[in-house]
Amino acid sequence: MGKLQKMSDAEREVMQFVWAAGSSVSSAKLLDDLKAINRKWKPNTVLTFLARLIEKGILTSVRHGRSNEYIPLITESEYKQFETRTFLNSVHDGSVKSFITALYEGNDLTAEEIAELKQWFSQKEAEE
Amino acid sequence: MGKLQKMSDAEREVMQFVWAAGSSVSSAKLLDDLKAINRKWKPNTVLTFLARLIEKGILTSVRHGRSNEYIPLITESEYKQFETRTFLNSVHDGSVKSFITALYEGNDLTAEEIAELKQWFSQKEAEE
DNA sequence: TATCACTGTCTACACGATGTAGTATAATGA
DNA sequence: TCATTATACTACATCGTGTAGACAGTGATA
Repeated sequence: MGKLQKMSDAEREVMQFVWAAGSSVSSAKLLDDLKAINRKWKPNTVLTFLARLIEKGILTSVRHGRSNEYIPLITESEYKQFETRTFLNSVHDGSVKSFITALYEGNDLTAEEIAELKQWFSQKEAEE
Repeated sequence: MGKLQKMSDAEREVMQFVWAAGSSVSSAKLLDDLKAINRKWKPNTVLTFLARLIEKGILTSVRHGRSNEYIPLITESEYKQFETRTFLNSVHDGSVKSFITALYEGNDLTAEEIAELKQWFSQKEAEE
């Protein structure tokens, strides 16, 4: 399979429903779900996104009769790891501390978040 | 000047030299600096990047005779804040914890980083 | 002063990504 | 067999990006 590539915004939106649906999903269900949130995409438009997600190494499909079953190749968590690492390298030279500092300096960290994270780190460190 | 927009890779590279140069810089100096690292861009190419950085609300310029003085409108730190916040919102729904968790699950956090961050958070919390 | 050299701004263009969807094709059910 | 229907293939306009030529203003120079 090709190397994992970044999703576009529209692809991400579709993929979120794929992941939410469980281990696999039909396009019919996806179309329903998208209709439910008022996404006015034509069926073919969504199928294009799904095809591109397959090209990008994120999805695969199995044919059953005349319909497809779409199956994620990676979990949402794994995808986030990929995007997160890519971002960290390009903007923060790979430094998590630089990232955190940027948020802090932008006043984007609340006291609650700080407390939460402090606790998270304490716990992880204890587990070592 | 419209609202702040994301830089492209080439723009980012140029901007790094602008920031490194201090509060303002001439294109002549930038061209020299870029030549020094073997960037084989034609002068006009670099000028295009500078013009686009101005359009994107990151730079401004003041004319002196026949040359321009280029002046950053924001600091590198501020720019990183902007990109970081944007990324966090689009990939992690704004959650720093989701971000940290993604790194952790991808085994992208070393024990040293964890210790360092734990300390950082303890200190920040103490400052409140 | 007439011209040159320099340094901008304006314009252009190819290429890939993206959103959007029409048309062709294949598989099923009547 | 044939209409139905879901999918695959194809198309296309728009945008961002890297790349740079053409043209123009201005200080320096012969």
